[in-house]
Amino acid sequence: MPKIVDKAAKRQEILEAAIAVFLEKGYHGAKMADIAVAASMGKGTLYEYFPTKEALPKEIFNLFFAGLDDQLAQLQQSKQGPIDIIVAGIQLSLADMDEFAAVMPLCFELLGSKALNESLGLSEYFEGWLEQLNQFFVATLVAGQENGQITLDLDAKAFARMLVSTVDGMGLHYCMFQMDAAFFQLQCQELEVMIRQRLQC
Amino acid sequence: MPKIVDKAAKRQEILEAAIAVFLEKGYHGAKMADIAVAASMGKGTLYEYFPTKEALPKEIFNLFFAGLDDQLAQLQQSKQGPIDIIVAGIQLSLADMDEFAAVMPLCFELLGSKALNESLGLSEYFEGWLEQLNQFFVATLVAGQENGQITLDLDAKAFARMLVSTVDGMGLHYCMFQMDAAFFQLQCQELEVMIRQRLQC
Amino acid sequence: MPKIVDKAAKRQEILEAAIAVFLEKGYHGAKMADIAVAASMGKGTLYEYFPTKEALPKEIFNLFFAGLDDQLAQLQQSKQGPIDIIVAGIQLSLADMDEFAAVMPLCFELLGSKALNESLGLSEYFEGWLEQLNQFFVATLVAGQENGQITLDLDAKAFARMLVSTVDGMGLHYCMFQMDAAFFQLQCQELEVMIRQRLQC
Amino acid sequence: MPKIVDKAAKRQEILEAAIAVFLEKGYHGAKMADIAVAASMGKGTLYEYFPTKEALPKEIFNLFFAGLDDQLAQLQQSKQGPIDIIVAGIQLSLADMDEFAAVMPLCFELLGSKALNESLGLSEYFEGWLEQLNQFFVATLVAGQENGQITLDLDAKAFARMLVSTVDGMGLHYCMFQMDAAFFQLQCQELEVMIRQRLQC
DNA sequence: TATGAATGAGCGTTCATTCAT
DNA sequence: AATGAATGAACGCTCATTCAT
Repeated sequence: MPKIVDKAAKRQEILEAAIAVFLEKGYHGAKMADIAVAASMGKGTLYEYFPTKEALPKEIFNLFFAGLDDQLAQLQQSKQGPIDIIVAGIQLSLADMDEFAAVMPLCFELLGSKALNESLGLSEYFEGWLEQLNQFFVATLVAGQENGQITLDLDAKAFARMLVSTVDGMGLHYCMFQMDAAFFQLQCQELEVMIRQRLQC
Repeated sequence: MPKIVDKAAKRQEILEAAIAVFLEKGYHGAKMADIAVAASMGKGTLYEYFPTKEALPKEIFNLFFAGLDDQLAQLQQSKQGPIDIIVAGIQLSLADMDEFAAVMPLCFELLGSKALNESLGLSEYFEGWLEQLNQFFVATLVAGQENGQITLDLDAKAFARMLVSTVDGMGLHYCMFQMDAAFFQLQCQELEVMIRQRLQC
Repeated sequence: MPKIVDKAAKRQEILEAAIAVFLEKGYHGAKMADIAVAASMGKGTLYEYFPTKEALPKEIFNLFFAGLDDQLAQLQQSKQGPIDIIVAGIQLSLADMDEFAAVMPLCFELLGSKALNESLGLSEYFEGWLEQLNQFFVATLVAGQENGQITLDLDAKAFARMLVSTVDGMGLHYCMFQMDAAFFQLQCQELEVMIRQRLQC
Repeated sequence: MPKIVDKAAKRQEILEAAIAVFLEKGYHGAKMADIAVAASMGKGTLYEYFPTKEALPKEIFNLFFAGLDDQLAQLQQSKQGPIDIIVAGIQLSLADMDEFAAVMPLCFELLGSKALNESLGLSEYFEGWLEQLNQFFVATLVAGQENGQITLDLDAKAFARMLVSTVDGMGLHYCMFQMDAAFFQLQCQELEVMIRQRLQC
């Protein structure tokens, strides 16, 4: 009988090694040999689990970006008022930024790399992800306006999309410029206060 | 009698060709040969003007990111109230986004590419650029608070840095996801309204 | 109590699988993994029966090219006249071409592949095989000439060798170019008629 | 101004180097690096002239197999009798066999290598080439039968196709088994005599 | 005995850079 | 000054073979 292996665990090991190497050297700077060394296995073994180098980042992103929609859906079901829900959604999006920091440069590099962006469908992938957040904001804003808890004096769609960009921009700066965590918290609070003030009737 | 050549003009031609090719194919997807073709000259000629491929993006960024500080400085001198100045600074930053769209993916790709990021000092470069905007916001906020035109109920440093991220995030989403320009304007207005409401006493 | 295994049968299975895969993909295009799948066994098992990939074709050829000498020897013993014997030898050589079609491309590929040709001694192998046919023709021709049943007006050695090339050429074209079987039969008849006419006194 | 180079000559040099290396090591055994060394140039230079390794054999075959049709066409125009024309066609086909010896193993290897055969369209290529010879034989035979110079007692199409296989088989054996040239000539003569005898009325 | 996960030498190809002209 | 032919280090990927189970 052949060696018994937990394939899923090995995939995970490889992905973790790949994350580390991509973070260390960037996608283009990372050689498959580097990843193999980092994962303590032979180059060939990588190809038993992933067909190409390109297959790695897509799976890595799935590790990080999956699950948000569930959490947002739960939030939407909650009994809180719409403003609290919005704020909670923002906090949720910004909460795990330290984890995201490990893949943010990779997102950047691949989004910017036309060929990879297209062959991986990254723009669509991230657009879809951001669209979830956008829908969450839109739905919550509209609901809030309808039951009189959020001011009617704003364009829900434009405001929501602006929030998405804002949240993303903040997370991104935090990750890419190695911002101090406490200072980042302060910024988040400022954002929250501003938003609360704007949304209330 | 040596051929008289306008070196500066030729550099410019090369940079414009490089911008176009980088936009079209990304940095890693662009070959020096592509740039030479786009610039209607021989590959060797490129190297008369730029020592390496890496030298191109840094100069390209200078074309785009220079000049903001002057404009911000002028704004700060203006007679408007601090809130209007802040808002004007934001508008200024977001105004020329269509131009920036030509280099935004390049910024992304190189920021994410560890090796290039470091060898070009890109993080520091952009941090410096964002810091200008940050200083502008901080200074204007503090001045506004000091003369009572801006609420004291905010942390100027944190709020300023949050604004920087926000503005960057919005510009970035506009460029990277090919957002409709009119819709982007709506978002900018929502942002402006929110900020004005927050800053006033 | 060790598992009882019919080693010979398993070898046979592997060889049949290998024949099918080599025919389908060629020697260089066939992976050991393909053969293992075709033989419904693990890759490792192949190596219990054959030490290397190279070992397979040699054994395959033995399956196909053994036995001709016996049949030719029987023919030579027959009471027919020499011309009939020659013609019968040709028919014999061309009779089982449909079977040979399964390995003809493999012969080609390996004969042409210098390294494999040499390490397997293929040229010598096939030369030996053709030499059997050649000897058969020479012996029969000479015998026929000696007892006056075949014209003296030919060089037995050269004629025999020419026949060998001819028969091989015809078989080869039949196999390699997927010639219509009925049309091939017509050609064989034309060959037979021509040879009979030439050999008779 | 750049180095001035006779591109066609360089292509030729590469092809000659490739022919030599393919002959020496076979197609699969030949590395591009070997060819580069044989051609006294860098590996990269090969790719300035040929896009892939696969592109080499196809061009090599064109060097050898082009031109036959012209010669056959000329023959057909000649004032000789049809039997002489047939015989001359055969001689023509077998005349330059020493040259062909340099590429015959390559033909074999690639014809047998399913993947390459298909991607290069080799079967069709050689079938086309053999079909030219076939057409030449058919046309000459039919013409000869029509004007009474060739026996009606044969099926022109089958006989012609048989001749093609025969000629190919002989050439092939000569090349692949390093047959003595003088002995080969004897065989050709035997073939010629046999054919003349068969064709005459 | 049978297996298939693991391996890594090896190869085709790319492309930034050089330099003879 | 301008060119593009030449280069070769570098890298993604393959697959015959091994060996722990």
